[in-house]
Amino acid sequence: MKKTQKNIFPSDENCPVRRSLTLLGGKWTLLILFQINERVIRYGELKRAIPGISEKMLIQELNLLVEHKFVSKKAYPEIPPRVEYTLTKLGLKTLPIADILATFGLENLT
Amino acid sequence: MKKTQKNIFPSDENCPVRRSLTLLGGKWTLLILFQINERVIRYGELKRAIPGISEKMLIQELNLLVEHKFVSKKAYPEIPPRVEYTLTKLGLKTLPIADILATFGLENLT
DNA sequence: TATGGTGCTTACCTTTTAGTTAGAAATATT
DNA sequence: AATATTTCTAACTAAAAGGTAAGCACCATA
Repeated sequence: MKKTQKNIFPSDENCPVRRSLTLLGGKWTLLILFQINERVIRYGELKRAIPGISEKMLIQELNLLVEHKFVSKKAYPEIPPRVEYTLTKLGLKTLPIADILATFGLENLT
Repeated sequence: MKKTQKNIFPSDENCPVRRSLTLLGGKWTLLILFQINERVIRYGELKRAIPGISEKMLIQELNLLVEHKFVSKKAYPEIPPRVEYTLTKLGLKTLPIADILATFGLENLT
């Protein structure tokens, strides 16, 4: 058996690449996961860590990621509010994807 | 030095993850690269290999990928036409990205 | 009384992306 | 003469994604 199996299968809706892309393919999704990384991070920090993202997109994506169990959220009943985000076990498994994109970018793109 | 450096840098427009995503983040882009893989493949085959993609998106993406030097294209002056697509050296370097998405999908998604 | 901090929501609008449909080019086959 | 084949183009439409801007809640401090 070859190390890397050659692709001879059609990529229909059940293709694992396609399924991954459905969840992670958004413009900001992997970037957010990458920034959270192994940290416990607050909403505001995250916002500063991703210059250019709008608040709307950031919470929208965060909510989606929480819903999809990539991220967990902890809100403290304080004033002013404090909310911390962390990657779940599943979320941590996406880090290699971001890493490889980072590597590819560093090695091959201007 | 840790094996994986913790992310403490803001992801601005120059972030390598972001640059990679700009080129590869489209709905069909990585899927097309994944299907071409190490093959020499014709337009029609590719179309059948990716059920659901429209002809417009397929050639649009292929043209972009050729422009970005991920894919090379060879047209034979025959009737009916025959056009073959292959990954360039650069294109081959994207395969690990698709592979890791495939693995992630297989291991973690329904 | 006004202002600030923090996390978020909402309504609206623009841009981007994607899908649909029709067809062209050129030759071989029926 | 009509039809099929293959790759690709163009015009149009629809849907998805993303951006802008305003504001709310609640308490603290100025």
